[in-house]
Amino acid sequence: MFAQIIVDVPTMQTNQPYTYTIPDRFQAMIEPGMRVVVPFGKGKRQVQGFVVGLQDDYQGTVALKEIAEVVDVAPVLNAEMLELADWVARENFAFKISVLQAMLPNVMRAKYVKTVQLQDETVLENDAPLHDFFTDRFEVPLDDDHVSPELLTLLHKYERTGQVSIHYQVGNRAKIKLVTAIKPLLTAEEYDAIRRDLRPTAKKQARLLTYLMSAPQDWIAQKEVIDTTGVDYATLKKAETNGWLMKGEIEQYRLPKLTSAIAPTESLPLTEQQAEVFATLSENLSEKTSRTYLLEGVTGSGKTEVYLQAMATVLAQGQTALMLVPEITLTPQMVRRVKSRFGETVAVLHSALSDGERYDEWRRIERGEAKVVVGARSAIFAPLQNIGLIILDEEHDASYKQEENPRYHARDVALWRAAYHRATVVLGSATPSLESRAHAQQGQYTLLRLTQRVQTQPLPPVRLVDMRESIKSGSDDLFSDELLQALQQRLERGEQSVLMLNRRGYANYVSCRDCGYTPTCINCDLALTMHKVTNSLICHYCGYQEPIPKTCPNCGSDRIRPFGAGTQKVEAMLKQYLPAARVLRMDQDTTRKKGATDAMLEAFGNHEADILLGTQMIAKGLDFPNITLVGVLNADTTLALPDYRAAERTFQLLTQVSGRAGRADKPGEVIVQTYNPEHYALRFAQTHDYEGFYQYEMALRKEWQYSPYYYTIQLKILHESQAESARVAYEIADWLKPYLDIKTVMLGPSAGSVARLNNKYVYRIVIKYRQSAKLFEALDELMQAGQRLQRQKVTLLIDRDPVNFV
DNA sequence: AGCACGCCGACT
DNA sequence: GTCGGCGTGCTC
Repeated sequence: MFAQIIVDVPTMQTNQPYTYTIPDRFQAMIEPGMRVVVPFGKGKRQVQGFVVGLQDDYQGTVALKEIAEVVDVAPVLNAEMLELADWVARENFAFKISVLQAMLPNVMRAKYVKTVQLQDETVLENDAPLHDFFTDRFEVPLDDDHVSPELLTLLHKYERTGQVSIHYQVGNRAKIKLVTAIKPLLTAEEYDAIRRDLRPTAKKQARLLTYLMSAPQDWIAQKEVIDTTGVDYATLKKAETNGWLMKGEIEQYRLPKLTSAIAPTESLPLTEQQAEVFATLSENLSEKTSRTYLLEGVTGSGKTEVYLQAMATVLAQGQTALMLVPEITLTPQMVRRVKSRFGETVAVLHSALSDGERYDEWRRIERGEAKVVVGARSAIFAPLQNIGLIILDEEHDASYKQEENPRYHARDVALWRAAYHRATVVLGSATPSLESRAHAQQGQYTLLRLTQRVQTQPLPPVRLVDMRESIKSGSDDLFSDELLQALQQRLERGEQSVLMLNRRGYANYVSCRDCGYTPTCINCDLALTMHKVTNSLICHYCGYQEPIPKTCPNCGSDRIRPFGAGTQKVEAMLKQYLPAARVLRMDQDTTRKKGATDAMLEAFGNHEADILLGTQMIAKGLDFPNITLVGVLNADTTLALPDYRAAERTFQLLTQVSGRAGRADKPGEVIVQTYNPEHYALRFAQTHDYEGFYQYEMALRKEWQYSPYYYTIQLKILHESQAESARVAYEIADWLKPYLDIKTVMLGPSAGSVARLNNKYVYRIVIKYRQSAKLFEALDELMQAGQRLQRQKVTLLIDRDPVNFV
């Protein structure tokens, strides 16, 4: 037998299965979807690979090598996943191996260790550097980055003469956590009899025997026995020697912990609209046909309850459900809500989990122990079987697109998997992406609407405050009088407020008031962002840091001052204006620690603060009855982003954050500070008019030939030298031109809006197209050529339907 | 990626 | 004539 194997070498030329012979000892057990270790290339190099197929004969002429090791006892990827991996790789110009790895938890990725072994000690006498390298050891780990090139050549030279040897090891980091466990061996009656015969002083043994009488005849973690009975280790040891029980090891899942216990909840009564939507979904769920619904529901309309009940329907049918939410929304509150409904059968996958926790949750799903999965983007690859329902909440959210290879979009993967399982897809949002809304228009998706909020509160009125006027009349550039008055009023009434600082695209940098100089990153052409806590300037792209200068490095003036504001500055100002207000600041700095977000939101829910101040992270999911005011400090900074979706983003953000106000019995109000009060994105957000925005924006997209009328592909060309980057970009553009049809538009090459990132100059080409066949062929060919480019230290990135143009 | 091969200029 | 730099091609 022979195996087709995708090897762990992410290059274009190795992006194909290689055939290996299967040694007899593996014949019976090997299956597609298993990980193996195979020799690859010259020397003793070994790499991890995935078996993607088996065959009985081999027609080719190459001398085949043998599989060295089989890593798994059972496949880690099933037929669905292998097929899906092929599709994702093809659609996104990614390597198959990268996709296969993206489907699995981090710990299942191979780790390679290179070691050098000394074969002949005499070489140490001739070469001092070699002597220093080995000191008194015979085997030394070799890390190419930490060894000088000279020493490396030396090692290779002696390898050829056989005096040293280089070994490759493929490590498996996926560790199952084992704990000591006991298993009762006798019947309840027998335990009872023994207990009666005990000396009266043997209290601990008696307690253990009582416990064992009612314990299940199965493995129980030793720690659990000790915790519940209070017996000690010695008693258990004695029990083992007495033959009352046996000891062994069982696997223990590393379950992510929540801060407090979860009380089970029942389905809530549905409103008329919710019930209608649910009925439509139920019909399709019982039919088990693949169909996509776009659920357009205003904030507070109870989308989540509809999701939960649809999930319950699917579970009752013996199927499984997958729910994706943006990472930022995957708060403990959210998790709690799902777990309280479905209990133990829920698995959670998100970035805050440790590698071990993530691996264990993955295996609970894989074994069929978890039937409901809630997770962020990569959870779309959860190994659920028999999927009945896939939900994408906040389907417009940009975080569903992975910004590194493989650059897949979770929405596309969801549709693929749903087709495979004949499952229902629900895309939910208050502000659907234009792409999805247009699909609904054309009938590819079925549009469902929730126009009313669950509580009878209408959507809050939104006031736009023109900051240009406000500044003229003497207020500062952070707080208008209107906003301060509104905050003051809430404070007096004992109500709560939420303040959002739209940090994205916002400039909190330092600049010289005399010459205008602004410190920028030495690696990237980005203005450095001020961080007051560390008293430094930080590049948000590459992490470069430097102290805040006291005088201008350009003209020497001491009038070098901060521009704009971060949450810290706003907090300080707020204390000044409203000394009585208790402010809770939520941003990256204060929520970094595990559980911090949870704790802060709980505190705010308990009214331990009057004002919640934060960045975008407060725009979503927050649901507190006492919030009656939402303030947006700088609504329109996202408008300035060099991205055709800038207006869409702004509209979505404002609509989301406005939805936080007045969710219970008290009416809410929203105040938005802006320098562009007449901009249509703000106007439509003001009237909560998604449909209006959709029509208006669609007309613009049509005129400018952008998505959803045209698809886009972005090519990025990166090189250390600007000239080289530009040269290659133009070369690629010229090469591509003959392949483009009349309806395909090529923009650029142009220098990226941030010309230099991480010391590399970026050029980009944007292609807008309607027909993809010829273009994709050309791009595939370009990928093949990408190999040569890489040797010239040119990086070529192909991003299909990019969500970000920075 | 990692390795070998082959071509070229510079040296023992 | 040989060493080692780099460009190119291949890995079952």
